Order: sequence, then C-alpha cells, then structure tokens
Amino acid sequence: MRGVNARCPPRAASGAAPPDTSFLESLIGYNARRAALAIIARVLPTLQPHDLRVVEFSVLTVIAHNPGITSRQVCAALDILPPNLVGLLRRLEQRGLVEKRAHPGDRRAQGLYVTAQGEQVQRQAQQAVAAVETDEATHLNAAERATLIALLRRIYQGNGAGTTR
Amino acid sequence: MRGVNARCPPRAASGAAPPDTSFLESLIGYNARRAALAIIARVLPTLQPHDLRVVEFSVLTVIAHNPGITSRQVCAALDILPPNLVGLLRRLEQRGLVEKRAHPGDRRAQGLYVTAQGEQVQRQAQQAVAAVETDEATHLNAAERATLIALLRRIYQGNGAGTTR
DNA sequence: TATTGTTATACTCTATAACTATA
DNA sequence: TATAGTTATAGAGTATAACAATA
Repeated sequence: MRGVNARCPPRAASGAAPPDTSFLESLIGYNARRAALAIIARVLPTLQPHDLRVVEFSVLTVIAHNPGITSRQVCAALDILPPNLVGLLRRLEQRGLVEKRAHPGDRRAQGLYVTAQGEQVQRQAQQAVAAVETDEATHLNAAERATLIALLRRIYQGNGAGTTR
Repeated sequence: MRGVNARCPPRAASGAAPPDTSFLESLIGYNARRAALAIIARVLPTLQPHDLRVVEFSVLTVIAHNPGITSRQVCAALDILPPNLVGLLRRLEQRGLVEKRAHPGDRRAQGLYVTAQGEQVQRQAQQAVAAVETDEATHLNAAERATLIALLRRIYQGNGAGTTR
C-alpha cells in the first residue's frame, strides 16, 4: 500500500499513466463489485432477446426450480425486499411466464409456478447465461471457477450472522 | 444442476427447507454480486461516522492517492459517468475535503486535491475499511484473500476488451 | 473536430412506513 | 401478536442528450 500523499506534481490531463488505485484494489469488496458489474455487462445482452433483466431471470429461475414457492421465500433466497418483488412478479405474470395459485393450508400465501411458456423461456435463458459465464465472460478454467465461487460463497454466507438486510 | 421442473408438491409457507438456488450459485456473477453486497453492508457502518458513502470514499481515496488528478481520470478509474461525479465532487468540496485548482497546461481541466482535513478523514476511513475487510467481513486468511482478489481482477480486467460502459 | 466539465433529466434499484387479510 | 402480500413513496444509483469553454 503506497503512501496517501506522496505530493507528486500535477498529472497530465490525458494520455498519462493510470492513476494509483492500489488501496481500492486490495479490497475484496471493491474487486467483487467490479467483477460482478463486468459479468453482468456481458450477461445483459444475453438476456435481452428473452426480454429479461438480471433480477427477473433470477426470480424466474428460483420459481422454476422450486414450484409452489411463496413470495417471502423468493425474497429470502434472493435478498429482495417484499415490496420490490411485487412489481417483478406482476410483470412476469402479465407476460404469462409465472402464475399464482392458492396455497394449501395458508390462505394468506400464494404458490408461485412457471407456466409452460415460462419454463421454456427460463430454460433457454439459463442455457445462454451458463454459456456466457463459462466461456466468454470469465477467463478462468474450471478449477479456478470452482475456487473462486467457493471463496465468494464463504464471504456472503459467512460463518456467523447474515447480512444486515 | 437439478431438473428445472421436478413437479414436486407445493412447499410450506414458512419454516421449510431452503429453496433450490443451485443454478444461480453456480454463476460467478451471482456469487460476486452477493459477496460484494455482503461486504458493503459491513463497510457502510464503518464509513458512517465519517459521513461517507462507499462511492464518496472511493473518490476521496483516488484523489488523495493521486494529487492533481482530473475529473475524467477519476471517472475512468472508478467507472463513474462524468455527470454523476459532479454532485459527488460538489459535496466533498462543500465539506472542505476536496478542492479544485487550475490545471497547468489545460484550461478546460481542473486538478483535484484533498485538503488537510480531507487527508485526515481519508486516512482514518481507509484504516477502518481495511480493518473491517481483513478481519470481520471476510472469513478468509491472507492467502485466500490474495487468491480471491487475483481471480476477481482477472475477470473485470480481462484479457481483451473492457467493460461495456 | 474532439475533449473537459457541466446541467437537466429519466430510469432503475433499493429502502421504509403502513395497510389488509389471514394465522 | 405475528406473518404474507400489497400500496405508496422516498431515496440512491445509473443512464443519455446537450451545452459552453477550450484544445
């Protein structure tokens, strides 16, 4: 880590050496955020043909893999606040990708299911996302991917208390 | 990766087994985003006493480590769009943490500098952030941290083209 | 013609309070 | 009293177009 104020002369306005970002680059949070944004930037055009945003794809995927899941469970799984899920579900429902059914045993809740069309869209999108993630977006081999994911998971699943939200 | 539609019976409304998120957890983008959010959630209260948001801390740090840097260079380094930096700098300037000076050789540009107070705030905040990152937020040892950061950097710095933005 | 810094603006994402109906 | 789903709303964060001054 370099000194905070080396008091070097003023830098040129353009075409100069890259600025010193060494401290930020020593932070996991900084690097994780930059990496996530870089990958999302590559995944976005992949989801665009399916008219899905990243969050919508995540919600659709969780519902597809967990038929009958409730809104609250989707919120807990994806760290989404309930009020923000309402609009997401409404859009997926209006597009005919998701449907709600009465929940047996709890008349407050509703079971979420993907429709036949929703299942098809989800399957195609999942395949496209998986392809981008493994091939283009990351310049890592399988072993490096596995290592990276295991380390990342230990951070956000942690050993003790969960996230603040 | 499990089947998309196993057509299992409806899930209980609460207190049930955790939903299947295995596909999302196989994605680097998903895990990187979750990890970044988890760490930021821990860093936020650390920056709060200094009345700094994460982006403000990043900007202040880059200016402190690169006296005389221009707005455009800060934008390029942190992937911030110029219009969005204006308000950030205005606030840091009004708080007396950053100051602009005429840029020698280019009358369009302005050199950015931290004030004495800005340097002090930045140093304290940097120390606090570094402490949280290494100790509490991540449950990793030094070697694991180094591995993780190296892998993340390869993703967003990539081998070829940069990010879309 | 291109670039720096800027304004205005819009759109997305995230967060909080409060309501209803059920439990 | 607590929970599921919802509404309304506020606040960040992020995006584009367009302008004046300068290169």
